[in-house]
Amino acid sequence: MPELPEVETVRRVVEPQITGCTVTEVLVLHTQVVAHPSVDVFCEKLRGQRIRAIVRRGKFLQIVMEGGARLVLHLRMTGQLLVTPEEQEREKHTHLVLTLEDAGGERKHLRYLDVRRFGRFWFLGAEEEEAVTGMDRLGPEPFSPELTAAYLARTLNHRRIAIKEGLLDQHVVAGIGNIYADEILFSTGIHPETPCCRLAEEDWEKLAERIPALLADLTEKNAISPEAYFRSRGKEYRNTPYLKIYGHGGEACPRCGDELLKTRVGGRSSVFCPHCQKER
DNA sequence: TTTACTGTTCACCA
DNA sequence: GTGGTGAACAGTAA
Repeated sequence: MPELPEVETVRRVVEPQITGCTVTEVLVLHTQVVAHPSVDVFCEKLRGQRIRAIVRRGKFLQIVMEGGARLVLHLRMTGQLLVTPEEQEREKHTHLVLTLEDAGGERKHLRYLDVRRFGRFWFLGAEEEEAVTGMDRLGPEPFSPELTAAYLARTLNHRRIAIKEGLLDQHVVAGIGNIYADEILFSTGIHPETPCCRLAEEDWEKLAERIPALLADLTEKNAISPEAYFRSRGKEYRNTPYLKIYGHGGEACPRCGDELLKTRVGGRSSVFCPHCQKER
């Protein structure tokens, strides 16, 4: 489900509902979603922690506790976070349930649902290295001042891989996935298969400008009320009507009217406009 | 019955 | 070391 805009949307919806709550019980229904440490230690360390905030880094979410410990999670393809009443019947594909208690003693659940079970959780103590999660190797955030044309050029222009693969590489920029890579390349008029080493300075400049602009814009367009998020069970919050390219293969290009083509780049489905995004 | 799928990692080969 | 391909993870939906 989620790329940066969706993960950020989940963060914005869930954070105010769980901040200040204390974890009183931890239920792991499918042990495979707990990556670190062992399931027993995971549950034991999580119990009693008080939630201070949720912070996003790339596509990772970090539930930060008072005292600095962190519950890190990655939703991968189909993970969902849902805050529910304690007594609500458990949804299908629920793999982890945290019982939370707020300052007034009210209880609720923070549930993790994941149809395909690719998502993962890590519990990190305050002093524990985040290397175990892989977060330490992420490239800069799209909104970071580090993400400049010079950085992109320096990182990619000696490589022969397709620019789309470069954008999908989380060690280059954190947070771009298959859908937004296509949107970014359409927005900048760059063919997804262009080798990085053939891009010109102005391409890197366009990318450095469009990556944050597009991700910020589409994050805002994902905005959803907590009620609507809850009603859709944490699912339907991607505003697909705003996607210009993804899912529109075979349709007319919104810019020039030519037919949008669907191909595969680096094993991923890709849509582009052969007229607006010329091969080089 | 077959195929594709928003993510990531790893094995294998040229 | 670089790059390309495919598989693995697992379930659903078209």
